[in-house]
Amino acid sequence: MAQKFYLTTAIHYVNDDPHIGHMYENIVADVLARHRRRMGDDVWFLTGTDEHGQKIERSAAKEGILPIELADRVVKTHFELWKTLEIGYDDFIRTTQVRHRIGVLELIRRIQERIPDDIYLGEHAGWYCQNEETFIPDNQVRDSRDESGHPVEWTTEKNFFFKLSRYAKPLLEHYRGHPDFVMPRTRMNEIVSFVEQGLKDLSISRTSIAWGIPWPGEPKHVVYVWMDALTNYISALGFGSAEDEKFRRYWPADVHLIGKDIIRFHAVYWPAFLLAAGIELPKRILAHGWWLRDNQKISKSLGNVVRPYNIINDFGADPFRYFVLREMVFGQDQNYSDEAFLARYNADLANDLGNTMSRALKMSESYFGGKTPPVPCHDNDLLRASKGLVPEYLRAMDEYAFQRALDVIWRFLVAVNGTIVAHEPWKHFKERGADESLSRIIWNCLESLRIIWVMLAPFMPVLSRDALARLGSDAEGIGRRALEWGGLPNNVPIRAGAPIFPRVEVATYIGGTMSNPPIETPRAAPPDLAKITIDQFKEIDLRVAEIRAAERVEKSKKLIKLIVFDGEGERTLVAGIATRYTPEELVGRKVVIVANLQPAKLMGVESNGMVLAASIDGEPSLLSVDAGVPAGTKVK
RNA sequence: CGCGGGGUGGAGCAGUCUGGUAGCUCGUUGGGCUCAUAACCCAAAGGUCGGUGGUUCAAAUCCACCCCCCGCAACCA
Repeated sequence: MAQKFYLTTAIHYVNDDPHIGHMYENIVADVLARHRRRMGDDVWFLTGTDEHGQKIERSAAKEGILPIELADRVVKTHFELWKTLEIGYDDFIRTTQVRHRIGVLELIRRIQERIPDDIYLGEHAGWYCQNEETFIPDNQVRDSRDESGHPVEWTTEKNFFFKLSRYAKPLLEHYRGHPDFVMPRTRMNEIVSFVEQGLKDLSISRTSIAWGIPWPGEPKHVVYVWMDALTNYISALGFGSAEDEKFRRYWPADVHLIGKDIIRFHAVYWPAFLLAAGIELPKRILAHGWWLRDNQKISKSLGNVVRPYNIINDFGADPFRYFVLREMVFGQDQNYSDEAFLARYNADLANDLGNTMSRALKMSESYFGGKTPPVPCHDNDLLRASKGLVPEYLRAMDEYAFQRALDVIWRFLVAVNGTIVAHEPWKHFKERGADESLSRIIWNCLESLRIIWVMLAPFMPVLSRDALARLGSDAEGIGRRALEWGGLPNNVPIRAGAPIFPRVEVATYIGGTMSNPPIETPRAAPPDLAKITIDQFKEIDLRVAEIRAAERVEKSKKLIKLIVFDGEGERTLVAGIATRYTPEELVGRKVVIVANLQPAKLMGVESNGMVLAASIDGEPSLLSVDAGVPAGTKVK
């Protein structure tokens, strides 16, 4: 029986259409799946969508539809895109499906059954916003308000917790025993140091959200994010149901392909859940980098989300697939631009690959009557090149070094072009006709191109079928054996046809249908500050204060904690002026403060007021008053 | 001492785990070829591989320290 290979992508959240990051992830997974499949593995390739949670609940409510209606609508664009991009997944899971719910409930049940106190009812504390009916992450709370200005309150909620703290040790042991658990290696180090700092228990249910899987026996709670989403990898295989042959066949996953931003969840939480439930751990977490735009992270708020639909529509899936895999060093971040795509398209696909196809096919067509040459060759430079390059290509594929794999293929292509020029077949034909020696030369070139297209098949599945057909080769035969020299038949019809990759003039294309223009600097013009009334100004309590003590806030770069005397008493306030001032030189100085600001915590220190300073490119310069002015004097 | 990534010819990037003549694409210059999509081939110019020190017969690669850039976290009260 063939070796099984279970491969998953992260499930993509249906709050928006997929962007280049999602596309890349699914393309990588598809390339890997196609490669393993043709190497003989029994591949199961899963992708899907994450459809629960607050964002969906809320967006749906805004539109006046049910969450599931919203999910149904968005998931369609996912389906269409994956079809367009030739993503040949075996299964697509939606977290709203019954099979998923069954899997999640079973996972919880097993944990509770094995180690009853691994899941317990506890208190979750955090900033709660009434308007949003949700907890707001600490970092989005400022001045007791959330990002949209709604007031928040420190609130506690009864939640179910998972005893993650218990699993730090077993996880570390697992990492030690499996140094390749997280790839690339540098990511593994991150995880180890994170776990070594100790783990906090994890809140795994919410009562403030309704759109989710109801907690067993506690319908007020729904299962919260990770306990829900991660379980897709086994629920899709029928885990927890009577029909769980796939689970028994394919689990544990051979590769969980994910973005580097969710490594922690996959390398810490997920294995901890599985350990608790007594289920085998996945073999590998494979993390890719991010596509950037102008060296910045892609984000909705920056408005620089890349969705290169024009490129895909104009050039087809294959060139795009080639581009993303050739351009990005797997694991690292990479800039996206249409120009870079066109540069690759013209240089690699049109000039090298396409043009080499054209010249070799046209020669064979005109010298050998539209057929492959009659005599093969089993001793020549290209054959020797293939013997070295094909194993190198396979090694790169095994190491997920797709960029290198493609680079190897292109080295082969350069060799083919070199051979053509070296032998000058057009001269040979004029001088000696289509003799046996010419047959060998052309056959070598075509045979090399055949192997090249076999190697390219996982990357460009559609065009490789066409190209192999043009070469007179069996388009279906792209398995392991097809990588060996000598597969091209003699005297079979070929077809040069129109160029596979017609050159596209960059200036013309960019001027015309550029799909991802560089973003305008997002800096909005400074708003016209509305004029305020004198009364409004009077609301601000400005006074002179004397600095009595000053010290740097621990671990902080910019903050200094000040004890000032405001005329009535001493108060503590924090100022972001450490880049310019030392605590020593501040003591005894008189400054102007805003005395009636709401208190706020900065790096754990409560600040009651604000020191006024002029700011020159972020560098503060304190406002001061003449030495004779007593502390407490009003400023107006 | 917060965490992480990066600094390699004019531009964009490999190579660093596993030390052994510094490589690719684009661009520039000169030549060749006319089978091919003005494509292709050859050659040249262009690099103190961020800095300093160390290990070594040998360092872009290993070690130590430092500088700069970018994310995240955060700290403009």
